[in-house]
Amino acid sequence: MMMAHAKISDEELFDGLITVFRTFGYEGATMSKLVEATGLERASLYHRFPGGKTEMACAVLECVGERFAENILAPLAKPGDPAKRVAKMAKRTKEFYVGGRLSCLLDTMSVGGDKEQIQECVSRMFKAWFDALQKVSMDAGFKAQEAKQRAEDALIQIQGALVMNRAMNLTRPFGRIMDDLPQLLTGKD
Amino acid sequence: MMMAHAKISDEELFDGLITVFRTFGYEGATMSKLVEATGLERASLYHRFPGGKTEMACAVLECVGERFAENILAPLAKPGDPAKRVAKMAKRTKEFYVGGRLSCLLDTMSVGGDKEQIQECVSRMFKAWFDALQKVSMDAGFKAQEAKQRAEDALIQIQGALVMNRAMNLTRPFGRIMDDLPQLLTGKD
DNA sequence: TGACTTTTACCGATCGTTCGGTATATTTGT
DNA sequence: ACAAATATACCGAACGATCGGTAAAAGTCA
Repeated sequence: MMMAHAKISDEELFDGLITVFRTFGYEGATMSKLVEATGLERASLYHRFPGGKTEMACAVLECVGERFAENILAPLAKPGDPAKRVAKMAKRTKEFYVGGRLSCLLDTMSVGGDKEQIQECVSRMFKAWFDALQKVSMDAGFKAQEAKQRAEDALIQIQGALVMNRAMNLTRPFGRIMDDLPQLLTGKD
Repeated sequence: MMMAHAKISDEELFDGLITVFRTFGYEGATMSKLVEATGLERASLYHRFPGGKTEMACAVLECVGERFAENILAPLAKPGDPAKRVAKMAKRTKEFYVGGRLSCLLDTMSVGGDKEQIQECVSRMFKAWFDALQKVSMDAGFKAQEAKQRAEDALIQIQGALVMNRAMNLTRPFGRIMDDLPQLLTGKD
C-alpha cells in the first residue's frame, strides 16, 4: 500500500529476531544482539515495534505460531491415515528444530517469566499445539480423554528431548522421540 | 573450619542463589536479585566467589548436584525392590520441584549457553542423573542398552513435564509423569 | 593484634529506550 | 502535471538506569 522501501522484509526481520530469542531467551536477547542479527539499527527496530523489546518478543511468538501452524500443524488436519499425518508432522518438526540442535522458543521465552504479556502468548501457543495433537489422536480413534493424555505425552517428550539435547549437547534423543511420535499419538499399544 | 564471622551459612547462601538461578536462568539472575535473595551485599558475594557470577553459577550447580545425589539419587542405590526405590526417588523429586511449580536448574541454566564452564557443569550434572537412572533400571533386570533408553526416556519426560508446567502454568502433567516413573524404569511393559 | 567477613562507595560498560533528523515514497492541492 | 504536504523507514547519538565488578574502610571474632 504505502511502503517507503523497507531495508529488509518482515520475513527476514523475524528470521533474525526469532534466532536470537530462541537461542538466548527473553532476558538474554539484548538489543545489541537483535541489532546484529537483523541488520537494522536500534532506533529502526523501535520504529517497527514501538512497544519495545516486549512487543518484539510477542510478535516473534505470534510469527512462530503462524509458521508452525502453516508448516507443521497443517499436515495433521489433512485427510488420510492419521499415523502418516503424524509422520509428516514429525518430519517437519525435525527440520524446524534442525534435528534438535535448536531450542524451543516456548521453553527459552518462559524462563524468568515476569512479563505477563509474554507468558500469556507462550501458553496460548502451547495450547494451540496441544489441541492439534489431541485432534489427530482422536482421528486415530481415541476418545477425548485418552487423546488428551497422548497429546500431553507427545508435547512433554518433544520439549524434554529438546532440553536434553541442549543441556548435554546431543542430537540423538530428539530424533528418536520424533520417530516414535506416530506410535505414541495413533498406535494402539 | 576456619570461619571467623559469617553473616549467613553456606547453606542459607546457596538457598538464595539457587532460587534466583533456577527461576531466572543465568542471564536473568542479576547481581541485584542475588543480593536481595541472599541478604549479602554485592562485594560480600564477590568475597565468597572471587570468580564472580560465573563461579556462583558453577558453585550453585555443584551444590544442587550434591543435594540431588544425597536426597534424591541415593534411594536409587539402596537395597530392595527397584520399583519401590524409584517410587521413593519420584516422591523426593516431586518435593524438590515443589510439585512441578519450580523449574530445573539444568534447563534454565543451559539457555544461552555461551559460557563454556557452565555448559560443562550442566552436562556433567545431567550425566550423573542419567547414570543413576540407568543403574536402577539395570537392577530391575534390563540389559544395559534397554536400561539406557529407559533412563533417557525418564529424564526426557521429567524435563518435558517441567517445561510444560512452566509454560502453561500447570502442575498436573509433572505429577502424573512422576507417578508413572516406576513403571517406566522398572516395569516390563 | 591479626585473620577474616562485611560494607560503603564507586567504576566503566552495557542495558532498554528515546530524541532529533535524513531520505524516500505516497498523497494532495492546484 | 508539478510542487507542497504528509507519511514511512531508517540512522547516529544520547538518555537514565542497571549491569557485573573492584578498592578500601569498618566491623568482628580468636
